[in-house]
Amino acid sequence: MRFSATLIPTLRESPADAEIASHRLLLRAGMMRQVASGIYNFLPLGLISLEKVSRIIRDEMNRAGAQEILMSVLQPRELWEESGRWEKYGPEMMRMQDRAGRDFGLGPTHEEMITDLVRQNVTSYRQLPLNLYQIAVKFRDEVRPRFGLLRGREFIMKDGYSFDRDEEAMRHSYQRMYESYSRIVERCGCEFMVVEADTGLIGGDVSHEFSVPAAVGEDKIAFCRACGYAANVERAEYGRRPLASGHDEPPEMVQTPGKRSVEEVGAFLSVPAERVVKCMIYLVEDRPVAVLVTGDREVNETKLAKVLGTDKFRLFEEKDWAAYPDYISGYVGPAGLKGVQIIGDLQLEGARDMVCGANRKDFHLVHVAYGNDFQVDRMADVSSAREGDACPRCGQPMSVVAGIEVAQIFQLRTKYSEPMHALYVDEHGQKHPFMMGTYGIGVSRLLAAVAEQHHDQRGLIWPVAVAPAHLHVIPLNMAEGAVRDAAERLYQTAGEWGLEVLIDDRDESAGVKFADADLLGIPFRAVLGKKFLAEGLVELQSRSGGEKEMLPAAGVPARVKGLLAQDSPSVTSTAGESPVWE
RNA sequence: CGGGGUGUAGCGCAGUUUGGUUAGCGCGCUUGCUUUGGGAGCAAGAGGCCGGCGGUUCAAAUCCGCCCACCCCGACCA
Repeated sequence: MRFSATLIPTLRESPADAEIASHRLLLRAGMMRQVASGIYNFLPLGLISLEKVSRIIRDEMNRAGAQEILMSVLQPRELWEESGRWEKYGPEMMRMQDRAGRDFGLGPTHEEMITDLVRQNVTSYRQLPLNLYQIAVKFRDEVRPRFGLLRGREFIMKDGYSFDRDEEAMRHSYQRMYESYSRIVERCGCEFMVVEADTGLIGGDVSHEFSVPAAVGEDKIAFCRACGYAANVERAEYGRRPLASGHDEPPEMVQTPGKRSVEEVGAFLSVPAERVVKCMIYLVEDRPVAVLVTGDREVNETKLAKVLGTDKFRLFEEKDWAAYPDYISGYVGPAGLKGVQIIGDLQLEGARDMVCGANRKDFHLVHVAYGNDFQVDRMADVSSAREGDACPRCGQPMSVVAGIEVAQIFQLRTKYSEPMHALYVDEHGQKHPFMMGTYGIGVSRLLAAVAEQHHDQRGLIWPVAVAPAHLHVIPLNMAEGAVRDAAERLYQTAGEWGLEVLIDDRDESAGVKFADADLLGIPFRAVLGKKFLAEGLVELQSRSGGEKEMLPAAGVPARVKGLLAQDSPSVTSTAGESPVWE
C-alpha cells in the first residue's frame, strides 16, 4: 500500500464532536468518517481492520462447524408479526414501505428470518445440528447513538443461530460458541470477561456477555476475584449483610415536613440511608405495585421485570399519583399500605428499627420492623449489586467495573421455533420445534473496543491481528535518491516475504510522517534517514514501545516476520482452511 | 422524549453581547523556490447560500420566531 495513492485523510486536530479515544482516533487516523449520528463510512484502512476482525470471526466460526450465509436486510412485516415483534420491537426498528405500500423492517437482528429459512428447508433430525451465521449490516434506531462505533444506528454485526433437536444438543452448541467467541475476542487482542447476562424475557436461564473492560463502557460488571463469579449488574446477585442492629421500640409517627427523599428524611432524622425503607410505586399493567429497598440502594428494574414476569411497567408518574390519591408521593410506606402488592428486597429480611413513610403528608414512621409493623407479599432480589458487595458464591467482596459488551450469546430454546412453527421430524415420526441458540458479535463495535484498549496520547497502537498493515516503511527524505530507492526495495521485498506493508512515499517532512505513523498505529516501523545514508542502516521500531534497533535493510523483513510471530502467535490465520464438519 | 451546548472555508476556532465598509485567524489545499530525523521557511494564490426558512431594519453572521443537524447529560430513586 502506498500512502500517496491511498485515501488516508489524517487529521491534525481532533474533530470537536468526538469525545472518546476510539472515536477520535479512528477519525483522526483517516479510517472512517461520520455520515450522520451513529452512521459511519469506512475508509480504506478502516475497512482493512474491520475485515480482519471479520476474518477472525469467520475462521473461528468455520472451525466450529458453522456455515456462513447472507440474509436480506429488508424483512417483511408479516414475518415479524409471527413472532409478535413487529409491535414489540417498537421505534428501535427502522421501517420503510415499498412502492406498493408493503411494510418492511430494516433488520436489527434476524431470528425471524433464519427461523423462516430453516423451517422451509430443514425438516428432519438427520439435518441437525445446524449452525448458520452471517456478517452483515444491521440497523437499530437507538434512543441515543453515541461514542462513535460503540453505539451506532447502522453497524456491522456477526449474528449466528444454532438449531438442535433437544436441550442437551443445544447446550453443546452453546458451549461451542462460548469457546469460539472467547477465542475471537482474544485473537482481536482484547482483554475481556465472560459474564452472566440477563436474558430479558426471552426465557431460558442462560446467556453470557463478552465484555471488554473500558471506562467508556456502558455496562457495569460485578465480579469476584476470589472465585471468578462475574455478571452484569443487571443480573448479578449479591449476599446481603445484616443491617446494624437498632433499638426495639414501638413504632412512632414523627413529623417530617417537606422531607421527601431518603436523603432529606435521613438527614432530618439523623438516620443512615440504609435504615430508611425506600418505597417505590410502580404501575404494572394498570395495577400499582410497591417495591421496597433500603435507602442506600436502587431498584434494579431488570431484576424486577423478572420477578413481575412482565416488562410492561413503569414508575408512578404525576397522573398516576393523581389517580391513586391514597398514595402520597414522598410519604408512602409499607406499613398500612393497602390495595397493592408489596415486593421487598432481600435486604429487608429481618430489618428492624427502620424509617418509612407514614402514608400521610409530612409524616414518617420510625422504629418499624419487618414482620411486626409491615409485611411484604414477596421477598425477592430486586436491587443492584455494587462495589464491595459480597459474592453470591463465595462471600468475598466483589468489584464493579465498566465494560463494553462486544458479544452476547443466548440459549433461545423454542422462543421462535414454537410460535413460528419451525418443526423437525424425529426418528419416530414425531414433530418437535427446533431448540435454538442465538449468538451475536458487534464487529464494528469490537474494532472500536480494540482501539479503546490500545492507544496512547499520540494515536492508535493496533494489535497485529487487526492492524491495517504489519510494517510501516518511512523514507524520511524523498529527495535523496538512495533513501527512496532503498525504501522501495524494502517495500518490495517485505511484500514478497508476505508482510503487509504501508510505505509513506509522500514528499512530506519527517515530522509529518512520524506524527501520522503514530496516529495510524501500524505495529512496526522501519525508518530510513540520515543513518541509512551514512551507514546503510534502517531503524526498526515497534509502535507499542521498546528499543529501536538498527539493521541493514535486507534484514528487515525476516526480523519483522520473527517479531510478528512472537508478538501474536494467533496472527497465523487458518482462514481458507476447509471448515471442520462433524 | 426532557435538559444543556454547538452550527461561520476541508479541520480547529474568533467575530454575535452593543446590527454598520470587502467576514477574520491557525492548520490544511494550489503554484514557485528553499528545506528534509518529530506536525519546515519565504512568496504568491484559491476556497464562505455565516445550518435552513421567515420576520424586524435603510442595513442582519449579529436582533426576533419557527425548523433542522450534531454533541453531551438524563430518560428509575419517593
